[in-house]
Amino acid sequence: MCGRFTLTRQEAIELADELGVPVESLADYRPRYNIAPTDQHWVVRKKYEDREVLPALWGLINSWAKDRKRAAAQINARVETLDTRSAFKEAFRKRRCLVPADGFFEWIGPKSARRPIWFHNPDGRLLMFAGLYEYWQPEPDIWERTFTIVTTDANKTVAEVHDRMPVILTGEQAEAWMYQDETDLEKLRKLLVPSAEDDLVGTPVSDRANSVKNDDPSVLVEVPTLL
DNA sequence: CCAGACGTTGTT
DNA sequence: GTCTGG
DNA sequence: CCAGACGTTGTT
DNA sequence: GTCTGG
Repeated sequence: MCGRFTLTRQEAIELADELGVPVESLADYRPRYNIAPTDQHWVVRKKYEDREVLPALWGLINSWAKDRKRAAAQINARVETLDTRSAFKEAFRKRRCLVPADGFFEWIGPKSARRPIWFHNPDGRLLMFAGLYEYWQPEPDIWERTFTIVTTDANKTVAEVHDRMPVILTGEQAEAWMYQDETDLEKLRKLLVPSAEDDLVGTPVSDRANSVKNDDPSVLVEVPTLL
């Protein structure tokens, strides 16, 4: 699955260039080493021929929700359920986005000693997760944008640790996913497959990643593998 | 029909 | 809002 | 995802 | 054990 991730680009301008959006839209950008459910992050969507990036909270809250309690349970959306579950159905048709990242964590070991593995591209390439977003109104006149990350079966690399992984899209796939007028859901679904095995490497890192309070470079310090 | 849910994940 | 369970 | 709380009442 | 918060 994907319950914690990173976006460590140091400067907003680097990220803006990679995303193809104006740097002004990344107001208050800061590098993140431990992005947790309910945190503010970013979603990228199509705007005519261009792209735009918008702030959004991680954990999908449907427009009809009475409170934000379910947000943490909807940080991920299974590919298998996108067009059957009422929580995702409409967003799958109308509100698809990309979620920029440069790594994600999976944990191994007993509950008393959970150890994080950081999966990232060997060349440090930006990862674009397939996402869905929604708008929710916590109180009159206030709208929040929230998002979820689509998950699929793990590829061979991730499968050593877990059986699920985020959908990672590149180039044309990413564009096709965001294309607003697309209504061929089967065509979209074909994009939602595990990424190539050599797309990611897993690095055991500090268990400081376990606590959401830790969000600094020390989280990603590599540690010896203890098998 | 109305009431109530609406979601994903995984360890000993 | 829309689907599922009773 | 993991960590940490898990409760009620009412006074400054 | 299970829910909430981040």
